[in-house]
Amino acid sequence: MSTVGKAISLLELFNVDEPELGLSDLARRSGFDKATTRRLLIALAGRGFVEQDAGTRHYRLGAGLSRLARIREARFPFLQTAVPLVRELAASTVETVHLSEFGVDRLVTVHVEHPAWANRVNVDIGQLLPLHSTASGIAYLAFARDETVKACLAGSLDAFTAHTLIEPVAISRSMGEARARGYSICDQGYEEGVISVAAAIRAADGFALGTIAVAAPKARTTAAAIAERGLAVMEAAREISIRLNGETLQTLRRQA
Amino acid sequence: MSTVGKAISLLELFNVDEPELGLSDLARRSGFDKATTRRLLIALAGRGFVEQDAGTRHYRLGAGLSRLARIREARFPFLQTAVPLVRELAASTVETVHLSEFGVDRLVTVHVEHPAWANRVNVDIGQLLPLHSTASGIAYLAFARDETVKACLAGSLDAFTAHTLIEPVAISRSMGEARARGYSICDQGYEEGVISVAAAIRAADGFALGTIAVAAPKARTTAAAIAERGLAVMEAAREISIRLNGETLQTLRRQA
DNA sequence: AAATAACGGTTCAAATAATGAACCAGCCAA
DNA sequence: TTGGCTGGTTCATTATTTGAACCGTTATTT
Repeated sequence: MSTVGKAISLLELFNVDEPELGLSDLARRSGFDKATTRRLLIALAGRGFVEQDAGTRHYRLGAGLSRLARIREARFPFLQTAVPLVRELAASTVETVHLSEFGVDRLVTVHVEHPAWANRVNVDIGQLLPLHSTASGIAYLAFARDETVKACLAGSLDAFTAHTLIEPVAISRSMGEARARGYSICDQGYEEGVISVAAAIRAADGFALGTIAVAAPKARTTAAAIAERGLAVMEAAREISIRLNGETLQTLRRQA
Repeated sequence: MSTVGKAISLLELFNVDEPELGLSDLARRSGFDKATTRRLLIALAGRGFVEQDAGTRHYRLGAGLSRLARIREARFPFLQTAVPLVRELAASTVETVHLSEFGVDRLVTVHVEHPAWANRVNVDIGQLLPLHSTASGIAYLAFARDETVKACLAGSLDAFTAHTLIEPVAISRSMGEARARGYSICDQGYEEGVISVAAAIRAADGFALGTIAVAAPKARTTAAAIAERGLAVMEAAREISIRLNGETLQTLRRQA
């Protein structure tokens, strides 16, 4: 692994539940030597990618990341554009709505709206979603580049529940249905008792760049609710796509 | 320079005006060999810190940065907390209001609200502000740790205009006034014709973690307006500090 | 249309930076 | 005191990074 990759994998040890970690902890979890870990942290701290708490001496993600993320957002105003529509959808469905963006080989959760229910589906910001076993993933694959689809189906596909589809053929069929229907449905493919619908948000070239999804406990979800939500999520994704790409709707007509 | 530092300095070549750069361009600007530049980019792309445009083959900042930045925000809800107050202040002053966070040895602009005026002070998101020659910087130093102040005054201090204070003694005096007054004033210290006021946003330990500032063309700014804005910016900073730290106001009473 | 220049990308011996076992010193609980 | 934990440091060994020269393509320029 490259040194840069090691440094980044240190950053990836932080998450919303454990936003601050000590040196020994980081070394243990990363598998790197303590000296190595520390030198990497110093390099990262020198550029503001991590900060060290003056009191506890623990490390946390730094302001330099926010800076770069905001520069990216200025070019790709994905969040800014999508969040209002995520809110709307959350208000009308009264279920968890989450927004994700593609990164490397997964979807990254970039925004979530939770309903007031005690029994709800919980998704964290920053959470990574696999492509083959979530509604978002299938919706993404339905409009992804061929090479992305191939890379996904070529890898080993984890079965998260008894319902997870892991045969490439079955997943391809699911993608095809999602493409035809305009939205994907995932019935307990990632977690038992959770049913989700999702639609792809598409760039100007017609390929997916992210997704919007509604996730709910299966116990209180009827088939009619799924169909209704599917249309709503599709409409939201379409609206976000249009706002992102100006009015160049015709380029969105591309079929993979 | 460490390999990690090199990789990060590649990321830092991107800004809001040039959010996409080609390989040769990146190599030229960074001073690294083209092969080195490319290997670093591949390592960064592998973790989603940069993305390559499929068409132009140019690189841009990636979604992985947004992911980590959002994890940080979940712990340190600085933006979320401060932006509404920045908007309020922008509405009432009808001048440029910018919010910054400390990083390494500078202030990082994380949010800006511009007024509708054609003649206004323009600040970009991601822009870096020096500590000694801006209202934000002085406000920050006034409530910074001693070692930060020392490190700042020890370095070589650029004179950006004829008005820039570059003697440590003069800067210290300016800091003292800001501390006593509750806000700093910077009269054309960074750019000719621009006058700013700023106040420090403080963490639970009483030390500054960022600033909020109002910047305006000097031509239309009266002394009375400065005094009024100073009080407003101070009040906004105080409100943000309180919201960030719960109601632990007493800890904010610390005097450096 | 030919020539040129600039582009992104690749190779491999040589140079340089990363590595980690062993080492502090400080803190806390038994 | 002991023992075990913490964050942090050192330096000979080792493995990674480096860059001149290379390729094939894609605009420009003549």
